[in-house]
Amino acid sequence: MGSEQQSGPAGVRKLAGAVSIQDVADAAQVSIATVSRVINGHQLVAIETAARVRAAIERLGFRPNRFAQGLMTRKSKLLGLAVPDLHGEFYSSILRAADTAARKAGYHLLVTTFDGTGKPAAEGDELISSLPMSLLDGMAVMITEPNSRALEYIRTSALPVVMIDLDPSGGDRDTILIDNTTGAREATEHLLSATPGSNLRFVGGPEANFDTVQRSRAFMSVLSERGITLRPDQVRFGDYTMEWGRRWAQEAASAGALKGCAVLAGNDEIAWGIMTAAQDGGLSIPGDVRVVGFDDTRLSTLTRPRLSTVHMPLAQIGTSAIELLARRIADPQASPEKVRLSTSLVKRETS
Amino acid sequence: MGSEQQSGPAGVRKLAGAVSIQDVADAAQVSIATVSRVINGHQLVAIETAARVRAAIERLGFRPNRFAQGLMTRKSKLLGLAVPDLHGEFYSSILRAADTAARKAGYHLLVTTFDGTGKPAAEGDELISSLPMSLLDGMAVMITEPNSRALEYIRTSALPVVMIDLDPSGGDRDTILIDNTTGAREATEHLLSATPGSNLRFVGGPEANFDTVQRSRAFMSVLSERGITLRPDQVRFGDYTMEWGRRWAQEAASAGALKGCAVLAGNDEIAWGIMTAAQDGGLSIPGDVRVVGFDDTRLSTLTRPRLSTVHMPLAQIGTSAIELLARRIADPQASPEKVRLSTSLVKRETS
DNA sequence: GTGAAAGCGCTAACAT
DNA sequence: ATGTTAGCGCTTTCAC
Repeated sequence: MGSEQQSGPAGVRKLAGAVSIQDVADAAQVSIATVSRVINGHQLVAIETAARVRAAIERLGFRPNRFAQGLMTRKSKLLGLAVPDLHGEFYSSILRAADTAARKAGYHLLVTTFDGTGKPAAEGDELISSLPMSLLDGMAVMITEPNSRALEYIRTSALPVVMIDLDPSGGDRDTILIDNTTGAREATEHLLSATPGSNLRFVGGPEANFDTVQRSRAFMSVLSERGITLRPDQVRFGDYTMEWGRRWAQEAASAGALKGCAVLAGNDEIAWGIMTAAQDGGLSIPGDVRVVGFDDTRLSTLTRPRLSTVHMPLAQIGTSAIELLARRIADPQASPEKVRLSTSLVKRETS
Repeated sequence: MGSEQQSGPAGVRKLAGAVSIQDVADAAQVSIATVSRVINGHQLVAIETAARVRAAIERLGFRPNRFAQGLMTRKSKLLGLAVPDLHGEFYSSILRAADTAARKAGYHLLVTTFDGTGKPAAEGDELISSLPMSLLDGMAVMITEPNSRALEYIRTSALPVVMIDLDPSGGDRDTILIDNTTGAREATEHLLSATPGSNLRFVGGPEANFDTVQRSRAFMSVLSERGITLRPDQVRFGDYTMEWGRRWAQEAASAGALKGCAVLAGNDEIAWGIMTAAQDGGLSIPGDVRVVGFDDTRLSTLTRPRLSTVHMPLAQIGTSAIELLARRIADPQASPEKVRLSTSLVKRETS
């Protein structure tokens, strides 16, 4: 009964060692339907029969085959989470929250990185299309850069999808909307309150990155609303690394342009890079240079002085995305929901 | 043909909107067997037929149902990775490396946290047993604390399993063995070279944690080999957080026992906590207090002065675990392999 | 090179 | 309360 290698008429063989529902049924002297009912807690099975079945399941070490179950039910209790990277405080925080939320909702999490950058389009596409989507009950996707193809692929999928995005116009899908603007404006105004506009700087991440775009725009509009005309050197783009922050600060310092600055960094890492470069160069913070980071990762409480930063609701993003997904799966007909999450300044010691 | 809600004799209905292999076969005027061959790149299908099939697949947007495929092939191209937590540099590094390796090997990664602590045994068990194991082609499990039940569950599973462990005796499974001893000894000796043994401290993580056990033992044996008798206050346990490090240092400082110390911390976070507390208390590092961390996370390059630490091959752990798993899946008969990864001191500026 | 047909191990009517 | 049975959508012989 499944314990022996067998050949049927068409030569299809059972897997040796695998215990099937039929084996349990035989052992418990019931039909497979009854076993199935016990497994799924369905209908009323006689208490005594159920006990017999459970004993058999236990004794044989039976585990239902999820493939077979899924084939009928079309459910796997698996959720996908696609983010640009798995590393660093930022994604790490989202991921952990998502995992916890998924568990709470009775799901498991399949993580995958997908390169937001639309570079070798074909390559990114493969990554995404290799995803065993039909095995997933739903999928949350975080969009940080333009990436038409892969996105299109997901968007047009029949799968329940939740987007983590900045763009409120983002289609008819459930969306977690993150608003960088309020926090970035707040930070800029805060900086402006003690430093002249011409000494303000924005040192951002990748120019194509949606967050960076939104953050820099907010920075610029606050200044322009105050009638301050920006010089090109006041807004720079690089990447989300400490090295970039340090490099920027070193260059600014050697041009004699760092002292007296108040800088809004694209994220906490960049801010940290700027801080170390400034401090290594003998500048004090916030005395000579004021710095505000972005994201409110744990990093910001680790620096000395502790970094003022714009809080990103990272855990909330992960949690909401999964909750939204679970809701969507439960009710596929519900109209698309938009969850708005906002950012705000956390004043600490560097500003 | 799958595009309409239908009822068969037993009332089983097709999913509306789902394109099946039969639909493709019909459209391409071939049998489903041929479509299957094209999908799987099998056998020689006439070049022209294949083209026709591919066109139909494309046109209909057909995606093979993974459940059905898995039911026959017993393969999902999904790997599980179970770690105690998903957060922080430590796990984050492992996870990213594992994800990359999995992708390279043609797999996707299902992550799950499982509480190493054997606390509410039943609860942990449920977490693990709710894992859709039969959906996975294999699983890598990181063990950091005793947890008999859940572990037993996984160990006895028929699934290919790779253990990430410290215990060389860890059974007949493939194992990534991490040796904390060499690094911890090296660090202790390094500290000892400029600080008297009675001023050495070990400030570890949770006492039950395997890493902490191994690290503290190495610390103690080096001292005892030198004929130094340890006082109880020289080895303390807490948790892997900066707060614990800070608390320890503050208490030591207020007992007047911090200055002159050389401490080996259980991880970089603890080390960082100790550093900040010492610096806040007006002590200089490494002048008044010498500190060595553990793990060589990015944190260690972020502190000022930069933290000496014991390098843990985190990326290597993730990569090797997945590679080993892939190898095991490819050849289930191969004899269990043990991959030994070791640790070593990275001298920076705090010691 | 292609098709027919037999299942893989389940779930869910339907019947009793 | 339990059994019978028809598939779910694929892969894989085997025959042609």
